[in-house]
Amino acid sequence: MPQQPKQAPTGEPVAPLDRALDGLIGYVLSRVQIKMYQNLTNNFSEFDIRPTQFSALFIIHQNPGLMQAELARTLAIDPPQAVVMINKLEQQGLALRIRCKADKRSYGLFISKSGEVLLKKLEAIAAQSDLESTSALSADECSQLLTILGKLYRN
Amino acid sequence: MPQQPKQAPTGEPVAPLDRALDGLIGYVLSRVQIKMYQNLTNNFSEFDIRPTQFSALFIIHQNPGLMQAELARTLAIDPPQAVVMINKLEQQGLALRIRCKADKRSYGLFISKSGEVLLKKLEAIAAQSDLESTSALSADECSQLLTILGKLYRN
DNA sequence: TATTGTTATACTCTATAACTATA
DNA sequence: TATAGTTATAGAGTATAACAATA
Repeated sequence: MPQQPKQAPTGEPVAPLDRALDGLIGYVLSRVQIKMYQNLTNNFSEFDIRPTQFSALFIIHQNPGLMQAELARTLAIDPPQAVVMINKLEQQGLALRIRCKADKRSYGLFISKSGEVLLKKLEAIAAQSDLESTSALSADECSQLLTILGKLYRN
Repeated sequence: MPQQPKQAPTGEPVAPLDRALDGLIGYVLSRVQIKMYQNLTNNFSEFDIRPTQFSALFIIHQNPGLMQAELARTLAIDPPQAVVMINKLEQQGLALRIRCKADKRSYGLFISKSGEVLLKKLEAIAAQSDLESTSALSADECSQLLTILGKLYRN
């Protein structure tokens, strides 16, 4: 007790201890997501940027003038989280809030010049990181995967 | 400013604001994972159990006597997190630690009788939740997805 | 009265260092 | 000295209620 051999001579596990969960798509998906997220985080490490902040910057760039509430909804985060994130992006000089003249309660979100410069770099890194993480797949499998994940998201 | 129409007459967004990120497998995967995780959490709501605790219970059941460090490695969590989780499973009477005679530093982890009873229910719920979340896919697409995710995990 | 953004707060999750008891 | 487990702690991430300004 432990009743089971834990290590093969090579130091590799004899069999994954969670093999019996391999039939659950949710479980397997989650395992892969953790790996890819960590890989991207590592690839971003020279910048003070996390994957969600990258997504936020990207979405602001694609949708100049959008409101905080829209950004929050798109990223599936709560409005208070959006406030904190945008504060940070603003402090870093990457994005800015501009008060909306028509509805003075709200702000339009915009990317700054230096935000655009950084975003270009981050986009290249993210694309590269995606390639790294999916190097075991053929081009065909990649597009199959994107199609299937698209269906799952639209549900 | 906002410079862009935000709502279609139905209340649905004109186009997803993150459409341009749809080519990044990591991003799309993460979106889907969030949905499936939330769905499973909701389906577990009548029990005081989270998806990770379910996985832990499942793995303990499949590998009776395994050590905490092995469980932590399998779940990709740090040893201190494993301690907290196992404490909770023990307090709930679902799992137990038994000191290893050969190496008195370590424990073997075991599932209890009532843990087994609960696990059976949770397995059924998890399988059902997986089906719900993947109802948009054909059987063929489900197996394609599992194959591809398997490759990504093994990398 | 409802909505946008904000603050405060709390709870979970994650990560690290330092400790204990064994080896 | 090294390892298994533990404690303490701090930092992210997440979620909720309550508030100010505006509609």
